[in-house]
Amino acid sequence: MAVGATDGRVTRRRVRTRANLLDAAFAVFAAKGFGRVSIEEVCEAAGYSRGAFYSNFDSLDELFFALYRDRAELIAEQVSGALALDGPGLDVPAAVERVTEVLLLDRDWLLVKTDFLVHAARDPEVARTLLEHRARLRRAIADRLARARGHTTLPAVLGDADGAAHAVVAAYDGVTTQLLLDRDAGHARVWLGQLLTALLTEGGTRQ
Amino acid sequence: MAVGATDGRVTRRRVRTRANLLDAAFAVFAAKGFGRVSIEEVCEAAGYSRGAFYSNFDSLDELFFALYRDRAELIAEQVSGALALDGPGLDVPAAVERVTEVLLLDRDWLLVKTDFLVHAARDPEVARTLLEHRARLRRAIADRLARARGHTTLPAVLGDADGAAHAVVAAYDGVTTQLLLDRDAGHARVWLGQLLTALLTEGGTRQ
DNA sequence: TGTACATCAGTGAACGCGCGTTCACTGATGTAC
DNA sequence: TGTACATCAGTGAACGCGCGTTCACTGATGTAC
Repeated sequence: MAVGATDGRVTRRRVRTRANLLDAAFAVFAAKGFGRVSIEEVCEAAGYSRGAFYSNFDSLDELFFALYRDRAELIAEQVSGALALDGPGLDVPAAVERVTEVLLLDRDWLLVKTDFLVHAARDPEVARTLLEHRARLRRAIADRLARARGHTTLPAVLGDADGAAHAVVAAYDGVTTQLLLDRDAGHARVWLGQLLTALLTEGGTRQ
Repeated sequence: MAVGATDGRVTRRRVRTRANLLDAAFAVFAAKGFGRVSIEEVCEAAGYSRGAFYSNFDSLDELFFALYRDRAELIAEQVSGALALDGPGLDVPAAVERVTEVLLLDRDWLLVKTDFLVHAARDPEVARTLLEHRARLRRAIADRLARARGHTTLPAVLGDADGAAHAVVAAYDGVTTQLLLDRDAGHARVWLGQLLTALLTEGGTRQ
């Protein structure tokens, strides 16, 4: 943790600077990849001297971690929101449509998220954070699927709603990988829809 | 391309050095991640001076690229082999089992492969190579599925064998992501099996 | 609302290290006879 | 199979740049009266 947080007081100026650094860093990370970014580049992009960086963060790793947390939080809320939208109406395809929109729209986020995965894969502490975030998303999905019970039936092999939620996340991850390479967001969206349909319905032939 | 390849002649010494550098680099990349590795570290791990590196490669990027190509080639052959094994017997679950073994066993390869994905996602030229490798895997899978026709039926939503092969790769990518985080290879293998069963069979209830 | 003072937040110059890159040199390898 | 020579491959020292990190300083911000 960087200096200045000795007591609970944080000036507005500090909040603004921190936010500016995080925003600039997000853009720079997305463009070049975490591994190819220097502290200096982030500062330059944000319009601050390097001293400002050290006043707010201890290392680029710490900033990256903070940045991921913030954005992941945001995404998680959006997904929960998109899933909660239709009250007891339970229109699964529409819910899929909305969630897909949130999750596949922002290429920069996909890039940064994958950088973070690579990071987490080599550091169990970091991995724990990412796993928690994923668990949170899965829970939102499983809850939604549980609500849909009786309207659609889940294939037996996947087990309960929780197993199905795992499958949904896996499909999302798989489609993301392909999207990162071919940059065809339209196709990715259609295709994720098909995969989810195949996974979540008996025989994949539900109309 | 590095010096020394002016004509077609390559000495044995050169071949050995290059291989040693690539092997050492693979271990170092897997351990630390491409973004955190210096040329010096690779040379030290391989037991050469930095001059040896520059005699064989122009940059760390070039070495990384060569390394990926070599290993991907190897994997592709192993997968093709695993799929071709049972002649006209067509035991799909057994084939899935064998392929899964090849694809999920080596954590180091998963790590390096993901580093490469991150790299490719930001460079269309590199992406093309990775897409070609994936297309090759898909073709092997699609061929195998086509052979299995009549013994099992594919869900309609996925379209033909080619569509199903896409789905298989997506499932693999999705499971890989989770495996990188939780390091539970046993679970990943079981789970990939379940996902593939759910995807490739009507209703996922085939015995 | 205004002023005086204390503390905070960001500046920018300075330092030094790690490492990318080069290159004259030497031991290794291959070839010709 | 042995020797002499030519070329190649890797050595390791040297150079210098980029950038991480520090710190004395100053303008900004907040507080007390």
